[in-house]
Amino acid sequence: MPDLYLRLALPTPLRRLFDYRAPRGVPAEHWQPGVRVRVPFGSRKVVGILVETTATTDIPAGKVRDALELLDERPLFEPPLLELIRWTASYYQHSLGDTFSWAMPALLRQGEPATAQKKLFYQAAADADIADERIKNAPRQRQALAAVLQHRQGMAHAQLHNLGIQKTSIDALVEKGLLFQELRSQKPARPGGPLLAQPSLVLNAEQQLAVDAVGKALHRHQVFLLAGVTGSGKTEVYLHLIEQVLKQGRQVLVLIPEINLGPQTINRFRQRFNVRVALLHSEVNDRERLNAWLAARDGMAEIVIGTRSALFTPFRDLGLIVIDEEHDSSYKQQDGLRYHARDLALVRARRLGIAVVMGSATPSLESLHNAQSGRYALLRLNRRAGAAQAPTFMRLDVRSLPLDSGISLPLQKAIEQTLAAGQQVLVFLNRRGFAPVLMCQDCGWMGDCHACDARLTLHQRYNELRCHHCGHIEQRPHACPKCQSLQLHPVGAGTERAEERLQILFPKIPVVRIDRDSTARKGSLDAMLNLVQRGEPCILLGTQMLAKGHHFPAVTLVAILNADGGLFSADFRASERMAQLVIQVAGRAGRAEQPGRVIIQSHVADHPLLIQLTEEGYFAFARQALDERRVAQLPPYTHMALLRAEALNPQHADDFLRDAVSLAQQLQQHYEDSEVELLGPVAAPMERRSGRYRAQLLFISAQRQPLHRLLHGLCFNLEQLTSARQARWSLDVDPIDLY
DNA sequence: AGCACGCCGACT
DNA sequence: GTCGGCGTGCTC
Repeated sequence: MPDLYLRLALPTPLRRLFDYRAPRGVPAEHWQPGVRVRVPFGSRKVVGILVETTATTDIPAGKVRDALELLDERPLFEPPLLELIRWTASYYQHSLGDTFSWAMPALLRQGEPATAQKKLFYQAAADADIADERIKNAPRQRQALAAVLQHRQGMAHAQLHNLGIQKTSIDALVEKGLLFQELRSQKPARPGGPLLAQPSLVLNAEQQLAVDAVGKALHRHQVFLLAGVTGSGKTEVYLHLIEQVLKQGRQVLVLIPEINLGPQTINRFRQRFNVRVALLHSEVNDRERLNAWLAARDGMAEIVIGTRSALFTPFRDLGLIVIDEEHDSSYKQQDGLRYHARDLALVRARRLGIAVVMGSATPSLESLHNAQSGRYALLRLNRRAGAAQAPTFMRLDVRSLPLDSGISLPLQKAIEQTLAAGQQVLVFLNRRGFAPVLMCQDCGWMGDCHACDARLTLHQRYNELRCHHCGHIEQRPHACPKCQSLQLHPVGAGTERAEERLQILFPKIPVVRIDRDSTARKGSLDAMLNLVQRGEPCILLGTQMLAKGHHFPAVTLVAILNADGGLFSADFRASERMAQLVIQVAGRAGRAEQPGRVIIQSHVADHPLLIQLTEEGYFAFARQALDERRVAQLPPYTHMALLRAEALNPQHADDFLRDAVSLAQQLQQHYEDSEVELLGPVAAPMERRSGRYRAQLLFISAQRQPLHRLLHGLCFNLEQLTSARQARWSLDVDPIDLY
């Protein structure tokens, strides 16, 4: 028999494949690309994915090792998904093996069989008799046996447990030969009944137009950007389209953002259809995740709803991808494989020849640009459901107004009036803690983090100073560490301080604070939201968490305490994020008959972008912002990649990036069209973080292709660099945060 | 990334 | 005398 080598992608950051000798005894045709193989790697054993088999290898015979075992009877990754993952690795310049790891449930990564979870079932023996002498005096065992006798096809352990039957009774019956136990794999059965469990809602003209447009394109690749104002019924459009796809017997993938889009949305999908819905989000445990993955692959789940990583779920017959809140930044992974699930979903859909519907009230400038250029079909939903009206905006210039805990007097009055009218108020402040800095009034000392270039945030409730960047916590000093003065005062305001102030101003009104600190306990968010849902006057105060997904029908006043961060940031995307946040927060209010009001406090209330946003709306803002991007040659008109490096010694990070620059320049000379611009190396905006010095090098190119070519050559060489060993580095293709 | 190997400081 | 700090080098 000739030698057979297995070329494997292994879970390592190294950007190459590894050759192993195929063990004897496995027929050659079992080595299909996409199967998992367990191999020795250095001193440990790892699970790799077979990329190809070869008859020869360049690796010296002494170094080639034997693979240990084949883990799958059939490929875990079928060719279309395999190709998507290869494309992903290549596009993001990431190790193929590591890319597979990100694309696969943890249990499969560890070598677990790719079979549905097995459950313990009990079946009565053929001659089992309830009157058996041996259980005459064992009532619990008689009860257990009686229960199992009623189920000819057997009973799951969990079912018996639910009847209050203990494991010991069951074991005793098994011991006596009256019951047999058996491991059965669970196959979720398709629920009976008609496809629709609930009637669809009647669509308005705009919604119908959208459904018709997408419906016509379901069998070819086309991207639809569903730009619908808050409350315009985007979800109902998704549901109608999903119904069409399900009727054709095909599956649907619904991507949702990371946090809190939670129960409301998901339940609407579950309640509407009599189909199996698999969930894949951060709170799903490893076993359930594997079950959902397998169910989708085997066509045992008709709908998969999940966050970014659900993009890599295998499907038997995927017919449509829905991307909700398309602009949400949680679709972009910020560590390891820095992929964008939205962008990859489009690649996947294009290869499958299926439609994509992505919806948002505040589409990303990238997507709007693609809609303008005709690559995406734009569908607008401008009408709100029912009697709801668009909120009115007011910019409140606070330059000359004293702020108490971030709240100006006119705002205080507006809150008072709203509460007096029996309505609710939502106060948005994107800053946790009591105050962003503690300062000595005598010597000017400020509490800094020892490991980061950042101020420590005062958390009054715990009497602590905390760093929001590295997690460092220290006791609040009672005297200034520098001059011993007792004049230490908090400067600025976070949610904790605003809460305290609002509670003093309105002692009889509940103030509900919602941020990462107040919702740390599981379920506490739901409890707080229930209070708000009752509709009695209250003040809802919080950070980003408030802006996503939830609806507060009784809120008629939204106050944004500080919108200025988005207007003067070094990050060119800051204004886009600010605009999206303002519109999303505003969208929480005014669902009912009373129109909502939005008050935005700002020190630059006459900023053109802020005026445009509040007076002409998000799309006018976006047009203006896109114009600025075009003039400045920024994305989406150009393409970027960011090479980050960090090290304990700032010199090491810088050395590495300098080597990268000269490597890039060398590579550019080989190409006639050296169109990629290099910016840097420069220190990261926050140079020190968690004790490490960070620097970065930015690549900008008008065309994707030369950028990709340069990065490809660069990564290959960077890995061999000696300076790469002293710095931790990563490459971010299409970065959304430039720090 | 892991992990082993290897060479120098404060502990049972 | 050893446990363990992290520099260096390798993974088919």
